[in-house]
Amino acid sequence: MTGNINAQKQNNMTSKRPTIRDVAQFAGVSHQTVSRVINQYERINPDTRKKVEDAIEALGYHPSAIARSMSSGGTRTFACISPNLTDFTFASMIEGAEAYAREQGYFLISATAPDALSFKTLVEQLVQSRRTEGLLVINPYADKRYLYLPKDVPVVLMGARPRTKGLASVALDDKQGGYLATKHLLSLGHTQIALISGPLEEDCVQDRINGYKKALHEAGLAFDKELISSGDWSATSGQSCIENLIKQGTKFSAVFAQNDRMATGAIHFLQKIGWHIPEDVSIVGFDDMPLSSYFNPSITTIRQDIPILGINAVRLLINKKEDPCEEIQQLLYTPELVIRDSTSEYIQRR
Amino acid sequence: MTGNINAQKQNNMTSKRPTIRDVAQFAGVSHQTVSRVINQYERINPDTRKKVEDAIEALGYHPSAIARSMSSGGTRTFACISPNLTDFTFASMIEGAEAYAREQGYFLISATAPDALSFKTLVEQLVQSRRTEGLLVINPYADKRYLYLPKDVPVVLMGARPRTKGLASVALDDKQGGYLATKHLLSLGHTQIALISGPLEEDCVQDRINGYKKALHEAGLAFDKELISSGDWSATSGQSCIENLIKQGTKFSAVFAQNDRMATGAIHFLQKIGWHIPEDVSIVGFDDMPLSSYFNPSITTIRQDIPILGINAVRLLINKKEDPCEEIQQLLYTPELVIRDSTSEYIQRR
DNA sequence: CTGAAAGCGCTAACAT
DNA sequence: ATGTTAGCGCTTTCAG
Repeated sequence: MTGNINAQKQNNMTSKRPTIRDVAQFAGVSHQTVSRVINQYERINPDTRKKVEDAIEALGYHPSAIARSMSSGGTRTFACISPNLTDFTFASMIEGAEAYAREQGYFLISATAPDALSFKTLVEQLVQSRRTEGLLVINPYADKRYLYLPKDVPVVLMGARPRTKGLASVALDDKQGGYLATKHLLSLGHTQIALISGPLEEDCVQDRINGYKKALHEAGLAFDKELISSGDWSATSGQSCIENLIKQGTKFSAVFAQNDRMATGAIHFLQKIGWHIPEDVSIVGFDDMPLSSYFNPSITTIRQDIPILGINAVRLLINKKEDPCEEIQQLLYTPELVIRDSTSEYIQRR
Repeated sequence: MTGNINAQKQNNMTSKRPTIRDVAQFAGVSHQTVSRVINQYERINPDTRKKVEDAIEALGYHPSAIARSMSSGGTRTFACISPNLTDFTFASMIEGAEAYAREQGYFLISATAPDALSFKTLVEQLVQSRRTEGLLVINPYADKRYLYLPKDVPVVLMGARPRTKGLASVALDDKQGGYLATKHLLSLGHTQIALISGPLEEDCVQDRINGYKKALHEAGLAFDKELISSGDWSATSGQSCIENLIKQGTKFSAVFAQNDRMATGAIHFLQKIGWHIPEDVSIVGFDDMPLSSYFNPSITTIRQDIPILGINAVRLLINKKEDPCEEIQQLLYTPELVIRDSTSEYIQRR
């Protein structure tokens, strides 16, 4: 490596990094005094402090996080386990969480576990080795992975409400979201509203379905199982869902897709077979992913402020760490409807 | 917390976690022998090993990663710094990197630095505290942040080629990508090809422009600065770019957008003003983001296997850590063209 | 093949 | 306000 490298400050002969003792010796004080200085201890003689600070500067000293962890116990590290990092919703939550964690002096290890078994292994590695002081978990109810949540470290569930009272969480009010989406379609005069859901075993899916049912109920409409088809959140699955509904002869003038990707797939399929959106079918999505407004037509959807979830998850984690006895909080955030071009008034026609 | 909790294995009175010494005492050996067992040391008496393993099992012992780091030096942790976590390309690289790192026994701290100053701070926190044994960096040339790359820890640049010989990197062959995209449009008969670029200060942008120029040159066409407009990778900026080109009266029958999001924005704008894609304008994107095939029209683009970049970045990092003297590698991956519906033959008309 | 001693770099708990 | 003494839980080094 060439170029102008900053002059390395090292007054030692050795190439090793200076320790607290080197600093102490250089400053002519005890290593404990140095420790006090770097830990912002109040009652220190200004002169002493100055000497120590100069020594730190002169030697280019930086405390070792490892050694600190070793003697004080805390690693100042949290971990986040999610099924993947590419899902926009997950990425946004993690981004929010990481930024806030660092602001509070914590680093975030992010790791992915696609299934229950890898989740179990991961938790063990993370927790048993005492690398982390807290765990953020996304989607533990997708399968059996919630069984492997650790008991000896604070855990906050992120992006979904928990099934038990005992687990802290930060989530979106999915029922309300489903309700808003459905209500919007009802208000446009649609009465046959197909539902493209995520995997039925996920709680947020059930919540969104419950919101859908609630809106139907309020409108005096019966719930019809025929109108539901379940995908896996992917655009491809949205495509197959709508295809299946049509093949089985289900009639509908509107679709509520439980995320924007599936909405996208559904729109794609319908356009391919010559239907027009929203003239022939109105479609509402969920999430308001960044590109939703750029589709043709742009997608009416349910918006949530996702990074906020991550930020507050970390806030809960820190609370829980600092005061383990504190009451367990389960936060719920209310989403809003964003109306775009994929929905319009119902017109009797096909 | 209720429910059936696994019986905790603890034969000690204390509630503290067992240490290597507790295991040693329980097994009737020295703590050193226990250390050897957990470190897969070969020459150990099978009986002794059995006794130790039983003790570990009985006590529910797990080694402390902190203590190990403390005495051996290594933290088995890498860190990745990227501008954000939500960009699909970044997320994919990180996902690949994290998975491979963990496979190799390393955890990955991922952190974001939106600008040079926060990058500097972050690197200092990460490196000077000796939390990490290696650094993966995305996009260090977006601004001055490359100046703050650490010198005392292995670094691998991810997703862009470096400006100097001295930096290991794993990147896509952007020039080749730009070449393929342009060549495709040329082969369809287009000769006026607008270019919506990313920020000009990013190297991959220049490389893609160079590929564009190369293809034009091969076709005997002159390069026209008027045809270029620069955005910031966002769909919104793609929209403004195309709007500006049209407003300034630039004629074009095709567009090469340097990423799919900007292509999306461009398509959106053109459709809004009544143009048809690809009849009036052909458009090629870059990246093949997951939804590119679901747009209307689906987007012709340049595809790259992104997780591979992350995986190999970690591979280089481990190589470099294990043998610091090894020759510095700069890997380049060749992308491919994916033809969809946003491009078609040139027809003389407007 | 196994054990004893030393120390990684820091903080905590006393002393002064 | 500062110094001294002990570890934190492990690996390394050197003896046996």
